[in-house]
Amino acid sequence: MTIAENNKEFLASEECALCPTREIALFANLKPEDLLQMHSPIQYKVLEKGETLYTHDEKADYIYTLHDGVLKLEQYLPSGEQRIVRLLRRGDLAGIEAVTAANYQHDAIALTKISVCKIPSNLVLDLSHKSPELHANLLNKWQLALTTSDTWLTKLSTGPSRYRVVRLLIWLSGNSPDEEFYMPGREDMGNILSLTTETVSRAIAGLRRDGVLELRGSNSAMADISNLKQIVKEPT
Amino acid sequence: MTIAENNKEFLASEECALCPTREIALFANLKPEDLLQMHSPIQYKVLEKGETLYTHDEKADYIYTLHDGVLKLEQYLPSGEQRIVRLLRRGDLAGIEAVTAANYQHDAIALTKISVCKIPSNLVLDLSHKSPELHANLLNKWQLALTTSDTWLTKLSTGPSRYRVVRLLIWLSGNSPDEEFYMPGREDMGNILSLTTETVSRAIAGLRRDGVLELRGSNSAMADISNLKQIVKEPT
DNA sequence: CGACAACTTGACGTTAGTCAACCACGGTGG
DNA sequence: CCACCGTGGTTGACTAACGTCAAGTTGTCG
Repeated sequence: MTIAENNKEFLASEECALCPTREIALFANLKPEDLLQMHSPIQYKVLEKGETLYTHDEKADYIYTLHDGVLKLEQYLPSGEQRIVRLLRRGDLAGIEAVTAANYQHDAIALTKISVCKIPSNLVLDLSHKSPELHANLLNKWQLALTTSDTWLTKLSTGPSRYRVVRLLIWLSGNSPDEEFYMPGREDMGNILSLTTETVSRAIAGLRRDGVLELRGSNSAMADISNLKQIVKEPT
Repeated sequence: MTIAENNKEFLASEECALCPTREIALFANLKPEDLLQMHSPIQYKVLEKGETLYTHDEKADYIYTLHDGVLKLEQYLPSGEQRIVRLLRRGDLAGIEAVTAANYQHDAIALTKISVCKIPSNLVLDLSHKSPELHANLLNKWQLALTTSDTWLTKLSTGPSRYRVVRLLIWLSGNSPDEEFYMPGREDMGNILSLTTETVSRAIAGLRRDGVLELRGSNSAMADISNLKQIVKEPT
């Protein structure tokens, strides 16, 4: 039985050494002896599409590493408007704020079926003092989140609708050309780009007409990435 | 002679203990013995309005704590568009990415006369291992930056122009009612809100007509904050 | 006092939002 | 198995908002 076969299972921390995602996630480069120091339970969880990982009013006691799938982080305004501030995928950290803040800052909702490791935040805090590697990893992850956030501001919230949609598609494709990639629903895309579903839909229709985008199954697409990049004048 | 009277001066690290900004900045809560460990030079600098603190292509060797004034962090797109991704003020950290990344992520330009402390990034990295307090401070600052970034996404890049301008004004006023506050030029405001200078200008004209905003000297204004908050339906 | 830059205002064009109808698909139940 | 319904997506006609271009106006600094 592999880890992924069982839905909700507790892991002894030692098994982290076997984790396939470890290399790209929080515990990369950790010395084996540091891994063994972790006696707190780390829980492996699978969430179905649409399920909620945590909400902003919740006490922030856990950090999650994302093994598979796509997770959205949403924020609400007092006026009721909502906005997706980030999308997370394999190797990303959800709820890092648990290390320093009392509550989460967002609602985290699965866009696809996802699998995560649920790590007690005080465990991370402890280890970050003892292990320079984890300390560095943590800072790196934090910086990555900030860079992503800045990029979203400049690339996804600026310019005409067509450009925004194209930039989002480039990001979603993960820069790998001629591969199918996950494409969120129109409403979610709108909440990322601050556009309406109709406008997003029209932009996508236009790209299909121009032959640079092809829809596959539901929430899946293929694109000619280098063409997309030319549209927004990015180096190919 | 106080620190601020001289334009560009090297400080022995011991003087950090006397720094008035220390409480709110990076070195808050540091033990005196930790402060004394710092033998690397910390440079105190004053920049005039319009001067550049660092640019994105520069090697990131220093972190800056902002003592006074307002600093903008700008990012450029390949297409040439530019966007202000954050404004920093008293107590904020500029160039934190120097701890983990090789280069800066933004151009940092003074919007007003500013004063900063220029701290070698490897000093911060070293100390963050030795001092749990600094370690915590660093994580806190990082989280603050991320929260700010998220807020800018949801509050300043969403909704009609009037709302965006109002939300920016609320932020600029620092929530202190009936006090004069710094207001950037229209073009900069536009680059924060992703609006044109004309649209910003019109929005401001409208607010003045409605009697909720009053211009003072150049780049300075006063507003009825609680009225502003009602406009965007925020709790007063 | 003059010159320049920043800001404002107006008229107009373009883009995205709105409202509404329609279509396509998947699941449910008869 | 197929009709039905619901959801998400698309399309069209119209409207409102913002951008653009251009001409003033104000303000500031030498």
